[in-house]
Order: sequence, then C-alpha cells, then structure tokens
Amino acid sequence: MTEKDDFSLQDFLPFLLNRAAEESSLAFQAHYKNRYGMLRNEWRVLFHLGIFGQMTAKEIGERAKIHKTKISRAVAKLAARRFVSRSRDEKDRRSEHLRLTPAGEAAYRDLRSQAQTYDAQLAQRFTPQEVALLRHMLRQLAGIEAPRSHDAEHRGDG
Amino acid sequence: MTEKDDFSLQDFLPFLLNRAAEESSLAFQAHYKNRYGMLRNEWRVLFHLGIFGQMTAKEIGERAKIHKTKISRAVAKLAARRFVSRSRDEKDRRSEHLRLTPAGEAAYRDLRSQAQTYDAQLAQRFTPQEVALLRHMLRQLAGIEAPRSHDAEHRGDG
DNA sequence: TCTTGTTAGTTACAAAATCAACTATTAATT
DNA sequence: AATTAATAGTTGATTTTGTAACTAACAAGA
Repeated sequence: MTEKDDFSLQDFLPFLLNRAAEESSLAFQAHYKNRYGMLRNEWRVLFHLGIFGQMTAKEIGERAKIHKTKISRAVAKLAARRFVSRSRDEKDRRSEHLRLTPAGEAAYRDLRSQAQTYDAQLAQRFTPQEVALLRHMLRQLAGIEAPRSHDAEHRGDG
Repeated sequence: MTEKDDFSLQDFLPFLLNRAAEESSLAFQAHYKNRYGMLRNEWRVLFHLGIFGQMTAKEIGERAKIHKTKISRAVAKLAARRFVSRSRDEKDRRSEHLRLTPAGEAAYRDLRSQAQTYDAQLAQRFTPQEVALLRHMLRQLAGIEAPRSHDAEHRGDG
C-alpha cells in the first residue's frame, strides 16, 4: 500500500476540515446526545436562543446557515420537550418568536459550560496566538468573516 | 436579536470547524456530484485508490476513518459504474483487493486536478505560513498527527 | 476435529438529511 | 378589491446515514 501518486488527501483542505470537524465534535456530541437525547440541530437552536434570548426560526437559520426544515424539526422537538416556547408575532402572523423555558435555560447553561470546558481543552493543544489565528482562518473559510483583502488594505481605501 | 449571553457560538471550535468544513466542501462537492453523480464517500474511496493503487476496503477505512458500511456501499457503487475492479485475495478469501479501472483512473485524474485547483484557491486567502500552520492544526485536531508537546518547543527560544 | 473467537465485508432496519410541495399569511401590482 | 408574487414555516417522499445483526472465511485452543 505504498503511494503511487503524490497527491495528499490528508492535506486537501475540505477533507482535512471535515475530519477535524468530525473528530472534534465527538466528545461534545456524546454530551448532548446522552444527557438530553438531543440532535446536532437541536443544540444549535438551543444555543442560539440561549445566547440571543429571542429569535424567529428564520433568524436562527440565517445566522447558523441551517436549512429551514431542519430548524422546523429541531424546534418542534425542543418545544415538545418544553425547552422552548413559541409565540406568534402579532404584526406578522406567519412568523413566531422562540425563547427558552426555564428548563431550556437550565439545559443551555449546562451544555454551554460543557462547551466552554471542551473548547478550552481543544485550544490547549496550541498557543493562544495559534488558536486566535485558527479561529480567524476558520471564520474566513466558513464565510462568517469577510476576507481581509490585502490589496484593499494597502490601497488605503478600506 | 441582541446578545444577552456572551458565549460565542461562532468561536466554539466544533461549530466553527463544521461550518468551515461544510462551506469549503460546497464547490468541490458540486463537481463530483454533478459531473459523476458521486457521493462524498465515493470520491474518498476513489481518491484512496488513485493515490495508493491497490487497497482493501479495510485499509481504506482505517486510513480515512470511514466506517466499513460506508466503504462497502461506496465500493459497490463505484464497482457498478466500472470505476473500480475487485479481486479476492487468494491467501485470505475474506478480503478483496480494489483498484481503479481505466475509467476510474480518468475520473480520478479529473477530480484530482479540480481538487488541487480548489485547494490552492482556498489557501490563497492566507499566507503560505498561515496555511501550513492551519493544516498542521487541523491534522492535530483530526487525530492524524500526534500532538507536539509545546512545553518542549516553546520553552527555550521564542 | 470441534468448539470458540476474530475478522472482512454485506445486508436489513431505523434514524436523519434532503428536496419538493404544501398552508397560511403578507406584500405588491393591477 | 382582486390577482399575483413572496415569505415563514410545515409536511411528505426520497435518499443517505447509522447501528446492529448477519455471512463467510480464517485462527487458536481443547
């Protein structure tokens, strides 16, 4: 099983990113799955509501780039478990405002603390500067952060 | 929709890694999907065989950390499309050796070139040093590379 | 040889993701 | 006002994944 071609799959960014994402999600996944029977999209919705207090399904979808059907199903499950409450917007009765119930808040706080611990654990493998750069590059690749355009910056019109 | 909690989901590494992985996979995915009707695990298997020439399903699974059922199905599809050929190992008739057919080789070369172009495009957003560090950290997080003990490396020379 | 255990790979069934079509409501156009 | 288009969210059909059980082949020990 020796290489006959020098292309390195293990250096191909999309592959590498996927592997790193999968691997680094495992431990946290175990937590929300075992402790709360939650799915990936469920904790994501939970976290958004925990962080922002009140949002519509649409706003969550836009911010997390999760498709509306996933949001819909995640919200349905969270609502069934009384982790979120829903209330219609009286100005626009198509959309509804979501927020955490006390039980949802409790679950959020628990998972958030897990997340913080786990994140710190992952970050510990590198220096603070490296981690900062890593997050920056990942935000960049994720399309969360605008590319820092070297050209524009040097032209002085940014 | 203003933050009421200072936890940043967008900095949480598992979330960030997933988003970056998804986003950075889109363009390449479009390629193997549209052009060859392939699935993620199929191009991964194809690439492994393209790079290593001949492997068993087990070897591919170990190297790429893909579960054996995924490999099995990916190989079945690739074999049905005459992209890979299978031959039993006569010493151990449980396992079989997989290799690309000429058609598979052609598909591999096409996709490999796409991958190279695309990877370069992604890398272009950063300096070469940054990209090298990024890959290193991702390999680290993916469990491909052993952690380097920074105590040793960072203690002496800044 | 005859268990017993292990391994390579497949298959079956359940869980989840994807995509399209749908309802209800609001906005825009005539 | 009536018609058409757009939007928020849900539902259903299909595809893909995940998990467990399975078959076939080998291995080791009694």
